[in-house]
Amino acid sequence: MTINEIIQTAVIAAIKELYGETISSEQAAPAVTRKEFEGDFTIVTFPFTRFAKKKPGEIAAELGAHLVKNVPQLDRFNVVQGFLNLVVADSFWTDFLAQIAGNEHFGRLPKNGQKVMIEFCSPNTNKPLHLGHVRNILLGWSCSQICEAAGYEVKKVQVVNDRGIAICKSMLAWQKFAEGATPESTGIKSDHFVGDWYVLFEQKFQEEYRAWQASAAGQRVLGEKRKPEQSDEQFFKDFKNSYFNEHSNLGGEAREMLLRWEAGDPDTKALWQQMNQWVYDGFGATYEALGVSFDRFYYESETYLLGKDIVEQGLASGVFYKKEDGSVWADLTDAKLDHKVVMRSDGTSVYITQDLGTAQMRYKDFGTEKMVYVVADEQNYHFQVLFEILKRLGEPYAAGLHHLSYGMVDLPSGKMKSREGTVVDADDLIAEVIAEAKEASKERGELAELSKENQDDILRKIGLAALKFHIIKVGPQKRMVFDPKESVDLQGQTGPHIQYAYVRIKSVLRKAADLGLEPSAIRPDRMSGQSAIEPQERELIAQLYRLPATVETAAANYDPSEVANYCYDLAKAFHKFFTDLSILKADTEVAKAFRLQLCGAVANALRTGMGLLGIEMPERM
RNA sequence: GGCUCCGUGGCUUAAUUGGAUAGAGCACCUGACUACGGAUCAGGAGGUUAAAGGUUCGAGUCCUUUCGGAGUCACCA
Repeated sequence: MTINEIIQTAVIAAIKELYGETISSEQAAPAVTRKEFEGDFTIVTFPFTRFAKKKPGEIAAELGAHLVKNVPQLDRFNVVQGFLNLVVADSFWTDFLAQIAGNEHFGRLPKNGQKVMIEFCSPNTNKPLHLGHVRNILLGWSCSQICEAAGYEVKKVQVVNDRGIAICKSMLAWQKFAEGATPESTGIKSDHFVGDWYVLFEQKFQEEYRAWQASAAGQRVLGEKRKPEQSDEQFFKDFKNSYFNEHSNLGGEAREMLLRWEAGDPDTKALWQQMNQWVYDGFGATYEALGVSFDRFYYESETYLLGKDIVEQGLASGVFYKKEDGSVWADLTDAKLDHKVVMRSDGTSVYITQDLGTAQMRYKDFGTEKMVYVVADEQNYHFQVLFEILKRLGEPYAAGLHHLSYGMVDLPSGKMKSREGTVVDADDLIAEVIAEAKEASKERGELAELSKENQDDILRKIGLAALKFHIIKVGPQKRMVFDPKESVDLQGQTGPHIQYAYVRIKSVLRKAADLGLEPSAIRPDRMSGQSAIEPQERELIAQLYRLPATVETAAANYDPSEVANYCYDLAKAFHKFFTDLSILKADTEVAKAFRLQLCGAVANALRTGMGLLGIEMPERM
């Protein structure tokens, strides 16, 4: 039982005994006492006035006396207004520290026997990854790490959008203009190479479109279709898709290519495979740079026909209905989700049909009780519909579905738009934060005597810590403004600030070892006698104590920012402790050993917590 | 227009899910090492939590309305 649970059950029992009322565990839950008051946990007694018929302060006093008498872990209490502040005995904290000291797995919960699948990243294969993908990947990755630490068996999967008109554009442009160039021959990273052809296609298409606008044919269409309130410019902007589909030569060629692909034309398939392979190689390098990996890739080219049997089932069971033209719909109006097409009148599937099929397929593959989709909030409606349909179909995993919806990333200059070239490229970004770390490190000169290899490894860890922490510390649902300048900050509420706490500990532990003070030689039984701990020490231990609960709630909420905030708070408490109290020159040998042990435990917790965010800790910096 | 989400000092954000005087960081100002790493710490200034009502012992959090921003409402993905 945790101390929280001990207090909670004691409060319930005490209220029952004192006032004869059975209260909910919610009402008995202790909160963390605010810093300005003495105490570790606080019980709010206002709700008890209803049945106790006494003033909150009196209840708090009675309850406090009762608890301190009956709960050995509690030392004393004080009452401020209706708030009962409980002080946990020092021995409880020192015992706890002795218990976790040296346990590198502290913070990781035992296996719970459940499986969760987390889908994230899911890129298109026609261009390189950008900042939006980075947020997605970091969220997905840290969620998977957190779930694993919370006891789940985790499957990390990705759906690759490897087919469709977009990749055909890259293919066509390469075929027409590349003259056999390859990533190898040009020295361009292979996913960027493919993206370049996509960009070229768009340029050529724009040229063609502009020429057409001035032509007789273009002017004729303008005359026929322009609405009175539209300017010529606005008309052509809105008409772009129709032009692509109905008039454009390049558009026609791209669509023909898609048809050939769907017909299984060998040459087209070969080219498609080549282009995609280039992209995968490039993505792979980016994933590696970010330190993430996947257990399974699903390819849209293999899943886009799925789901038709589900449609049949749904029709049979009355979840779907068929219109006269043959299209199939789900009526979700009673869930305020309107009507939704699940199959076109020509019998082909739409996006959501595929997702229905994919969900079923993945359940068959892994049998996971929970499935999490890390997808931007622009698809909120889509997932509401998807989950609602799966629920109505009676799928066994329907209750465990979750859309981890996150806000899009904006730049200080506004929205990222690939067409306008305002996207921040993932590879550039990674290189930039590492370069920035290098710059800062040069000024400090701490790493000078280390090997080049060692230095590079450290700088990589620092740069990525800055980037990752900057993104993950923000709650997922919040739309965020990404300022590249701030993302490379190394001071304040940042990844490197937390790494620095770890590095300081490592440095002290090295010095301690030189002095013959091996933390491993410190016996827990010797520590538990330690009493009268300093407030800074107490704060640190209490903070350590919260790690498992933090992991648990972060997993339950699928919210990595909770772990990020925890790490920051812990590092902050450590820095305070470190400047206020001397470790190696503590007054007594016991105090020295105690503080060393505390340092070791903090280092472990920091490494574990940051590890859950995909952030590595350097030994020096 | 319907539905959904967001709005917290100049900027970026937190608030243990309804609890105490809204907590941090950046930027600004002032201090702190012949001491274990100053990428640190302490202090100062900066707030009507977009606005107005309501619910109650208690509201940044829940309800209503208004304002502002975003997303979505395809036989696209």
